[in-house]
Amino acid sequence: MRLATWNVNSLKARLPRVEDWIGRYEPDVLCVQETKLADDAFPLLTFQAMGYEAAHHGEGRWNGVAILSRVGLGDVRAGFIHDDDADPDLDRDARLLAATCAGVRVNTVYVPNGRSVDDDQYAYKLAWLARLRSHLETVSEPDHDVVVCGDINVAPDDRDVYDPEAFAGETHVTDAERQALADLGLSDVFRHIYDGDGMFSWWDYRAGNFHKGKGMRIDLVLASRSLAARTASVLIDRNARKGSKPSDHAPVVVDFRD
DNA sequence: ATGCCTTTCCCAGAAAGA
Repeated sequence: MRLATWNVNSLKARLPRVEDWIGRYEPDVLCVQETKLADDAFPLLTFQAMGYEAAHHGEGRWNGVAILSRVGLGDVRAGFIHDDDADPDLDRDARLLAATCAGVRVNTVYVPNGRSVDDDQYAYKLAWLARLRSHLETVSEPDHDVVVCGDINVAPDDRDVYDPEAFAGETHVTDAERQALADLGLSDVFRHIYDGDGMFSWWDYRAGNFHKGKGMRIDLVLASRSLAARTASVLIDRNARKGSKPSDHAPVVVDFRD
């Protein structure tokens, strides 16, 4: 199965690029973040015409996540499962969507940014990641292959930022964020294939950062152990960051052996 | 060259991104 994830930074603005990219990479499953669309504005017919089923969880101006699949799309769930002990505010944004595709429980997430470590949004980000962990523990089924993929907004270690010193004390690289990511108990499939640094999935639009190689690897495919062991290849498609009107994120493509 | 921010709300500039 070929699974891809891409923060498109507005599906409305990016639809021509997304259509073109799907045509060339032919993913079985494509997870999309930051659609910035209401559900009734999601271009379902466009994707159906390309042979995909699709589900979208959106709110309009911000956030929004989608799953496209040509290998089945079952048991779609938007947001967290109800929990009397959890803060309902953690489910206010459209940041989580799940579906079962070819036997894999696929969760796509758009983790809150955090803004800065002294901002309320940083505490919200950590709480959201903890809520994701408890949600996954509640809904997980034994021996079921699970993927959590998307814009994780955490660089797993210092190889995943262009200059660790430049990020010292900033959000995306703190021990607390990295621990919250590790606590999900899933495997970053990229690291099954590559050990090196400097391989990024996001570059700031400003100051020519893409062209200077100044990025971060924050778009991840996390998999349960048995599925991660079937990782055949991982690609971050930097070419999708080039040219006119790109997203600031590149797609990540993973091929899993059957 | 891969090129110096982009998108949303909607017409002005704020908010958000990471």
